Amino acid sequence: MKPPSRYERIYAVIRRIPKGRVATYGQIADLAGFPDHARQVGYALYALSEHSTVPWHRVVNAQGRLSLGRVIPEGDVEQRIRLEIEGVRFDADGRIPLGKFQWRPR
DNA sequence: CCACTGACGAGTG
DNA sequence: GCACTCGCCAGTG
Repeated sequence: MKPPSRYERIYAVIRRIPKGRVATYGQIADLAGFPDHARQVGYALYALSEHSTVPWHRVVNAQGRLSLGRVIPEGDVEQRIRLEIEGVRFDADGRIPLGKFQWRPR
């Protein structure tokens, strides 16, 4: 068997995020078994193809902000729309109240 | 092999 | 809150 790559483990965690909830980069790295490797999670998403089934829009940074605008102009707008459709609310500063919407696996 | 880059985060001042 | 630094490591040329 081909051992699962880091990316695959990261994608597996993201796929477990329930609809209407979000998770942070650091949290995903932690759940995937790579504590403190938040940057690699970001890189994994960067390498993601368009036709993947990974709900990448449920991944936000530790401050409840969207970080996609850095690579894809207007990409953060797309992400925000997808989240709002699922019921995730943003405050006046354009941030997500993690206290209410962050995914809490047991 | 080397240098550089990058959807991040925690720490410091 | 803002500016800056460092650690993490796969991919690219």
